[in-house]
Amino acid sequence: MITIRQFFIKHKTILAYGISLALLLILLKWLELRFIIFDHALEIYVGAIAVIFTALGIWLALKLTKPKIERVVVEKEIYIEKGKEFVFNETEFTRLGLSKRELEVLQLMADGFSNAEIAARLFVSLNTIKTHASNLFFKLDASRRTQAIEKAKTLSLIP
Amino acid sequence: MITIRQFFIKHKTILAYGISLALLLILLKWLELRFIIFDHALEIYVGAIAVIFTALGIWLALKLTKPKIERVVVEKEIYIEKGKEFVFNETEFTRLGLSKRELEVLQLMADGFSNAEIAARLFVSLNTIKTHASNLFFKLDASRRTQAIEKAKTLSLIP
DNA sequence: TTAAAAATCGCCCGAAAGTATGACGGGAAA
DNA sequence: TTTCCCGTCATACTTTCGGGCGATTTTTAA
Repeated sequence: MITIRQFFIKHKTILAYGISLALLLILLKWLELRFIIFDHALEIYVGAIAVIFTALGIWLALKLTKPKIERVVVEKEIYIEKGKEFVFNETEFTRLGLSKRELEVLQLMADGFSNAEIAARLFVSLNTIKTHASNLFFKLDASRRTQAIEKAKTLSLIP
Repeated sequence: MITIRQFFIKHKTILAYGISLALLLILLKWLELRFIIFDHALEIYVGAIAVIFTALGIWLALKLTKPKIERVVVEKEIYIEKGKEFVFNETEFTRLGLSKRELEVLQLMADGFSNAEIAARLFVSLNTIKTHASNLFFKLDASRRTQAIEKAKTLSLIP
C-alpha cells in the first residue's frame, strides 16, 4: 500500500513542476488584472508570457536532456613479479570464472601435451578436453592454445 | 574587411532565429486580429503563446547549449613484466643448430600467434613458416608447437 | 668462386585442434 | 525444491597444424 506521503516523496520532481505551474498561473492572473488597469498593457502581458514560457522551455530542456556519455579509457599498469617462485593469482582466477578442471587442462596444455594426451592423463574422453579447451579459450579471450598459455602465464595462473 | 554577405553566412543561426521571431510576430498579429473577433479568445491566445514560446525555449536551449558530456572512466589493465631480465642461452642455440629466422618464428609462436599471423608479420608465405616450424620441431625434438615452446623456455631460448 | 647453409615457396594429405550445439547427471546455492 | 554451474560426452563440421616430399634463390664462408 502506497501512502500519500510516499507518493509525494517519490514524485517530488513532478510535484515541483506542478507547483511551479500553479505559481505561474497566479502570476498570469495578476498580470491580467494589471492589464485591465493600463492602456497598452496587452503587449506587456503577452511579452511577459513569452519571456516566462521561453524561460520555462529552456529550463525544461536543460532539465530533461540526458547527458551524452563519453568513455575515457585509462590505462592501468600492473606490474608482474617474474623470476620469483610462482604465486598463483587467485584474483584473476576468480575474476575470469575459471574452474579447477579448466585450470588443470590449461596446465597440461602449457606443458606441451596434446588434447589426446591430456584426455588420457585425466581419464576422460577427448571430447571433454575439447570442451574444456573451448571454454578456456572463451574465458581467456584466446583463439589458440598457445595464446591461452601466453595469457595464463602473464596472469600468473600457471608457472 | 567583412562584407555583408560574409556576415550573413557567418551568423546564419542568428539570422534564422531572427526570421523565426519575425514570423512569430506576424503570427501573433494575426492571432491578435482573431482575438478581437472571438469572445474568450484571450485564453486561447495566451495558451498558444505559452506553447509556442515554451517550444522556442526548448529549441533554443537544445540549439545553444553544448551537449552535456558525462565522462565514464574505464580502466584498462596493462600487464608489464618486471624484474628478472632474460639472458639468452647462446650455447643451447648453437648446440641445437637453430637459425636466426627459426628463433624469430619460435618467439612469435610463443607469443600465441598462428602460422598465418606469423607469415603476415614476417612478410613471407604460410608455407615458409610451416617449413621453419617443421625444422624447429625437429631440432627441438618436439612434435607440437606447445611442446617446442615449453622446451625453448626451459632452455632459455625465449623469455 | 664455389659449396654449404639458410631462407624461400609449393603441393598433398592426414592428424590435431577448434567451433557449435545439444544432452545428461550431480552437487551446491538460493 | 528448483535453479544454476560444473563436468562429462557426443556428433558434425571447419580450420589449422604438422609431416613428407621437392624445388629455387640468397647468403655465407671456406
